[in-house]
Amino acid sequence: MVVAVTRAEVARRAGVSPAVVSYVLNSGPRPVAPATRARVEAAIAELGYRPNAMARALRGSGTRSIGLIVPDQVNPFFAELAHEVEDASFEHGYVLLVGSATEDPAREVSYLQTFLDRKVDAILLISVHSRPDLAAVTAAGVPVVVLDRIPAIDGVSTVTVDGSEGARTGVQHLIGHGHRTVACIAGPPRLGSAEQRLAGWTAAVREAGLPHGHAMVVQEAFTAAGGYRAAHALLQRADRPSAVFVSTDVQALGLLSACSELGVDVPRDLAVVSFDGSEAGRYSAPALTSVAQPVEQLARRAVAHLLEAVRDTGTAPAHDTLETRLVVRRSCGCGSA
Amino acid sequence: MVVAVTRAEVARRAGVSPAVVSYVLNSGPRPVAPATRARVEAAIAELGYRPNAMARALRGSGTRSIGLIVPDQVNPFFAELAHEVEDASFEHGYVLLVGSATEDPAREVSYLQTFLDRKVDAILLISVHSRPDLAAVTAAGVPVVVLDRIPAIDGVSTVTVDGSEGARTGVQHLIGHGHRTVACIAGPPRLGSAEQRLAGWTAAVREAGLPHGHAMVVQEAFTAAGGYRAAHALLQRADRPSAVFVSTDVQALGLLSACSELGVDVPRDLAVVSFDGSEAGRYSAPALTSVAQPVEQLARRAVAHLLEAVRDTGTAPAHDTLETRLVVRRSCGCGSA
DNA sequence: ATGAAAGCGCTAACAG
DNA sequence: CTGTTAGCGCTTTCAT
Repeated sequence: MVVAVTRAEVARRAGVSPAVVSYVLNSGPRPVAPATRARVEAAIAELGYRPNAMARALRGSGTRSIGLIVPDQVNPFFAELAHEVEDASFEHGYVLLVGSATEDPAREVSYLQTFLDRKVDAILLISVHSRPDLAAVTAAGVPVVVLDRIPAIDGVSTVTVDGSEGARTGVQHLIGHGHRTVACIAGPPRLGSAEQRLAGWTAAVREAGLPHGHAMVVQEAFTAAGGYRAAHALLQRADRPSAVFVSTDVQALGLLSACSELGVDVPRDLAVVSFDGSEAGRYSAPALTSVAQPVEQLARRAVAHLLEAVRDTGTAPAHDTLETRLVVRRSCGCGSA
Repeated sequence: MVVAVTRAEVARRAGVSPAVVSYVLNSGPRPVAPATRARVEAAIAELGYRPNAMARALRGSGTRSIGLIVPDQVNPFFAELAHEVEDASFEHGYVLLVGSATEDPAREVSYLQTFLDRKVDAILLISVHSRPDLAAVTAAGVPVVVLDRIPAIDGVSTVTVDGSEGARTGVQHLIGHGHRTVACIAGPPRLGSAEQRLAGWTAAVREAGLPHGHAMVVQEAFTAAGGYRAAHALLQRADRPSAVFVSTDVQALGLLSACSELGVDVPRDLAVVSFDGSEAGRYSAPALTSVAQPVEQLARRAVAHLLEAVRDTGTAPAHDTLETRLVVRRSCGCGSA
């Protein structure tokens, strides 16, 4: 049967008016006599009636959907984050429209617009831009939360981690192992999260009186391939560092791969601490010591802010900064000394 | 401005009727005089008008959305597949509603229903079930393509890979290296893709006259943790195999991790061939030799079938079976002999 | 406690 | 070539 059952048919079958079916479905806004309610429920069950979400949305009750934009689906950290967002949304009865910007600003804008056109109730953005253009979104009155990459933007809520402090802690851990040359594999320029982590590295090495010039940092994309290339650049040097801080787990995976090929033993020949704390780093060889972001909390906070803003249109933008936690595994040299 | 511009306002501003605005927007069904068209377009631009997708959908022109259900967002193979699906959809102007079933059949059903309620134009299902319940979907007349996990189901289109043949090739490669005991890390029982790959392993070892009893196979979840556990089970044995075929890359990652901890050198002490050919296996240490699925093609075919079925409601279900390709890297022992 | 009816924004059939 | 109008399925006032 390709033609859907409508509320009118349910009403006819139950011998009531269409309005009553609505009252039953939404438990309001008007009360319904128990006997009537039972008849309606029976009719709904018999007919297999399902309310049309489009019609509901058009009438103005919201779509119960959230638009999520990620820069890169395949990066394990974003995959985990997206998964947690999905989980939190599902629990609240929201469905996710997902767009991958593939690190392309124009595609991000395109998704933003599509989501608006489709009347999502809220938008969760992990932006590719350092300063995303949210004019259209805020003009439409749609709540946004910018997640992970940008510390604080006026007018919209943000949920981030203190990447600078986290990176600093990670680098200090390496220094605590006695390393005197701690290089840094950084991310692309003008990316909030990348800059923060680089700043954390800089602070730590500077405080320790260690070299922190340009020669010690390699900027590369937040991908395994990027980490792989960076590793080659770093390991080919005459003054090869004894330790390296890597800005993302996925880059560290690429670095590990390069080390394995080059016969560089991690952690013996090169100690590694990375950033993200994704599951992928748990099963690498060796397992990554990593500055873990609280992925689940990040997601839950973001979704919570979003839904709160959906309810209370007047909510002031919130700026959450969550704590990272150093997860010590093998790549830093702990437990293998 | 929180109140959206409607087509009526555009019409008023352009001094035409609402219908004409529609004709301009949709380039039909009636022609519009160039001068009028220009006025309408100007009004649209000035007002920043965007058609309401909900209203459009309610009127019956489709939602231009596809529902995608994946078993596990975080598995790199599904992440890549989802990404390719997203890419193909984006190109066609479709947006993706994504649900992760988290390997839970009930959740899969729930998403199926939600997507139907939300009037997606088509559904792309990578099922957790061996025989998913698609009655509601086909009853609603919504095109479905079942991807990856199930070889062929009546009434709905499927796009798969020949997992059995692929696995067989992978195992034969291991045997070609001279291994006489090739174990198998299999997937959960009753899962189409898992069974296929197990069958391929069985065929190859049997043909070679090698042991293929229960003792040679360990069934585990399609996760890194599953592979890790399986590795422990396998490596603790007195008659440790010299090679292993692993049913998914993500399990192989777990196995590699266990090997690294246990001091088992891959490929010297244990040769490994896995299945999927995901990017993750390219950057593992050592890089995985893997039976690669044509991820992009899989996704594009699936989306193509879907959109074709959206256009032509009468399309007969298609059953595509694509070829795998053995990608030789380091874990099998090639190039390190 | 229930029914009738307006209207969300849009498309398309029907008139001009 | 363009204007008028009837719904799509639903929620919600306003009556009863």
